Amino acid sequence: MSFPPLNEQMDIIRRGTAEIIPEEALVQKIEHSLKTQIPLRVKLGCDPSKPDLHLGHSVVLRKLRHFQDIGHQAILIVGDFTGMIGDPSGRSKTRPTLTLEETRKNGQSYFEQAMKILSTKKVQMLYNSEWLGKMSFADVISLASKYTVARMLERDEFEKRFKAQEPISVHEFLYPLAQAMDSVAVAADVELGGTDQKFNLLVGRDIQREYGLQPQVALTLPILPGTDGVEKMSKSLDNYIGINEPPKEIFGKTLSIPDSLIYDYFVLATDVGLTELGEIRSLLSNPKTNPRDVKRRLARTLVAMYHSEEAAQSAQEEFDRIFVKKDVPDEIPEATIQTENGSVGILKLLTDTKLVASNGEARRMIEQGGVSIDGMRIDSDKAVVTIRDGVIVKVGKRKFLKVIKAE
RNA sequence: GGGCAGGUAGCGAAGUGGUUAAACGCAUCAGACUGUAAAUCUGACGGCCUUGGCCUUCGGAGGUUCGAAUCCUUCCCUGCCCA
Repeated sequence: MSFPPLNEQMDIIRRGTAEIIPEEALVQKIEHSLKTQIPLRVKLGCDPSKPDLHLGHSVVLRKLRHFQDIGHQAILIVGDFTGMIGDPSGRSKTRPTLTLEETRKNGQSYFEQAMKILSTKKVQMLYNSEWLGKMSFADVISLASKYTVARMLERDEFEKRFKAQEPISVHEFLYPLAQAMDSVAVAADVELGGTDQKFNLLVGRDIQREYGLQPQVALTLPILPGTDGVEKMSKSLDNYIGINEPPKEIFGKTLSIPDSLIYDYFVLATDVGLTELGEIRSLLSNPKTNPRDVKRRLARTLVAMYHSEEAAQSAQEEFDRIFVKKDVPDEIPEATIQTENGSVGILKLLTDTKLVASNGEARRMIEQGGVSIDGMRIDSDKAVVTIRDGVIVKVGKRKFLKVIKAE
């Protein structure tokens, strides 16, 4: 494998990054790599407790892919050790601790999804229990002695919580050190992470130095906001676009992001080149442009990345059918329902098919005009529906169900 | 170990013996308007039957009372101060 020249490498690496700390060190490392023809070891840690990858994860994974594309070695580290201990921090209740098997299973699943983005060449996956699990308590104390409380408290998050008089458990101080040990264990040249990982990445540098290694370069990427446009994309906030989701979901969810995010999504979540990014930027700043059209382009691009061009096209057509023409989707899930003489009360219909969680919710939906059968709005919770096979029930904007009579 | 302040619905936050299923804000959901954008407006937002009512909720467990999120006991959890 021959490496592209320095400038070319740096251009690719810089696209979309937030910070490279320190940039000169990266330049030196690349120069050295060019001289020796030895690829850089680029590390990315992954959390096996949440194995469903979404576009937020894709930002760093794609950057890792860029490194692969220019000839460097990707190292994925599955944080199974910390997963097994369980992190009780934050307000969440006792987080379920994972068993070894679970972390392996999740790690495998993570890997499979990550391979939708990464190249199969030059990728290595390691479990950090391999080295962290072997450390004795004395080792841990020795490691902890290499960092001070004051420096720990420099971390934004800790500082805020400390000032807000929120609890910080001692072991939370250990996580950055554990992560740093990963960098020691794999002799990372570069570690990738979101900007919220900056502190951890920097601790890695210090600890590597303590263990006689060249400090890694910390490369941070902006945090991708979720579809709500405010919070970080995450599954628990349900503002995410999963990379394993079907085309129509990716398409629809993308169209629901605020206009202000369109450009950021192009930069962070797609691979469009710099010239195309420039074009998109000028389109968006042109008052004659309807941002919707650019957003549709973004949605098609994303579907094409995780599925195919054809899927992108049909996702758009499907979308137009449902939301623009107010028609019904192409494929609708089916459910069967018990009827009496071919009829069923509307409340029973909605709850039995799980379209709503309770009778109360069903009433609410009906009252508010959110329920229709074959396009006819239901206006009474006492309505009795005659079921012909294939009747289409719609609740809210996007819940469709085709109902079949049970015998 | 001692002192103090707290733990209320998804989150934040009122309420400190009865008219409180519990103000208000955020989030969420539905409808209107739209481009499944933003902004705005309307409504819902514990469960069950419903003009009204019933049941289950205010860290856990007991207790006082006709009646408790509100008082008492005890336990658990969090923060601050002192040692």
